[in-house]
Amino acid sequence: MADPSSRPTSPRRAATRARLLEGARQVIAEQGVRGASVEAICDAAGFTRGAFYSNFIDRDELVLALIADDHDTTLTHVEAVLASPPDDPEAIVEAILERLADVDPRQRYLTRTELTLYAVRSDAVRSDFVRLRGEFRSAFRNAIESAAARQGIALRLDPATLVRTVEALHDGAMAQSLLEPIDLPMGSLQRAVLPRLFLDRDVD
Amino acid sequence: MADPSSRPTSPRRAATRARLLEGARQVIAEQGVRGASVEAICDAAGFTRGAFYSNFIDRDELVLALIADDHDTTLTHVEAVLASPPDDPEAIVEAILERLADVDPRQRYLTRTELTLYAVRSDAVRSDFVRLRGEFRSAFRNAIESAAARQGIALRLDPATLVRTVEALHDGAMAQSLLEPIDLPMGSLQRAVLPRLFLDRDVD
DNA sequence: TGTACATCAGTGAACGCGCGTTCACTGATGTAC
DNA sequence: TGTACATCAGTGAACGCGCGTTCACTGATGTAC
Repeated sequence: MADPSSRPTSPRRAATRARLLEGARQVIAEQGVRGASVEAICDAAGFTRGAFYSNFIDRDELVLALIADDHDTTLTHVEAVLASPPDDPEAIVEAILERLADVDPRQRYLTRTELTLYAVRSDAVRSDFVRLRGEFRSAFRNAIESAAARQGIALRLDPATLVRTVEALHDGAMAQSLLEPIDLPMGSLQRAVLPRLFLDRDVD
Repeated sequence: MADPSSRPTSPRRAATRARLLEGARQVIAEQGVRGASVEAICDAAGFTRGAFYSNFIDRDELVLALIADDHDTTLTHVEAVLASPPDDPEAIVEAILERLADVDPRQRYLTRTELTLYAVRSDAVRSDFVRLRGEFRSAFRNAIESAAARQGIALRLDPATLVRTVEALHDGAMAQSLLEPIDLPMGSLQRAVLPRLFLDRDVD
């Protein structure tokens, strides 16, 4: 009855939570955080609403769990790339972006953006959200920095700024590609611009 | 009773619509499109709900009106800058970004992003949304192109790509600055990166 | 390995609130003479 | 410029649905012997 997240987790419960989170991802992508009713999330996950309240206090707690879960997945992807990193810093960026966009770019963009808005609006959520994003950027930055050092390459921007720029450009470009998939195919803006950020002279 | 938007517009009605739109901007910024109840919008605007239904069919129609209204405002700002444009293409970009971020960057970012998500999700809205954004980018691009020609400057990126990049970078950077106002003060990422996109060699 | 019991996890009916939508109404604005 | 009437614009009460939340329950899972 009390805080469901403090209850011990059996494998069965873990599976239920995972299915509810996946249902929430789908519904939030299409309806937004505020438009995602508990009922719709449970329908998508194949449970009744009681199951929801057996696993989460309310929708806010589920959203926090979603943020943490997405971050874990993201870090896993980054680490998979870094396990056998390309030599070139630019190639590392491309490999990571490609890997992250792998599954369902549209759903990923929509939920990511919804969660970002949620964090911008809520002081309580923002600090956690920012901390997790910081971890991601650190991993990313270290990879670029050491690759640059190994290759003896001088970067046009300091690594921290470079990572922030890649992130900002990628997010903005995704939005444009989803709005205009013909005029701006997914990933094309990133491919056109990123080389200019890395190299000291023009390419091609 | 029929379509309220087809009724003739008296000055009084126009004022009421404008107040409802402004109320909607505030509420949507904090609650999202789906979380913005008609009741909350009317409260913010100082009307009862009946006034809403006297002016709009439903919330979707208000959101469409909001998109059109924001676009008009944006174009007005752009034209104000272009009336006496700075010589340098880069200075034009800075002037426009500065002017757009003028009023309330946080609310502007939140409503803009909400409307973008709304357009990504809805085929019907997307085409209108894309067309208006295209008009904005055209005005922007022409200004940069002619300034570059006047000054005899060769741009690192073709003007269309440059404008898209500025837009993407600005949107992404705004999100980061709203999440981490101390670590990344508003506008600092744009100022660090934009010169690299314009010039053929490193600055400073 | 089977039986009896305890606990757990999800079900689904029930309750009630918030809010979208309607509509008869009233005060405000416009018009004719 | 005033009066009488018509239309317009917004009010606020009423209705009903969707959905958040609770809770007594049942079948599933675990445990002791």
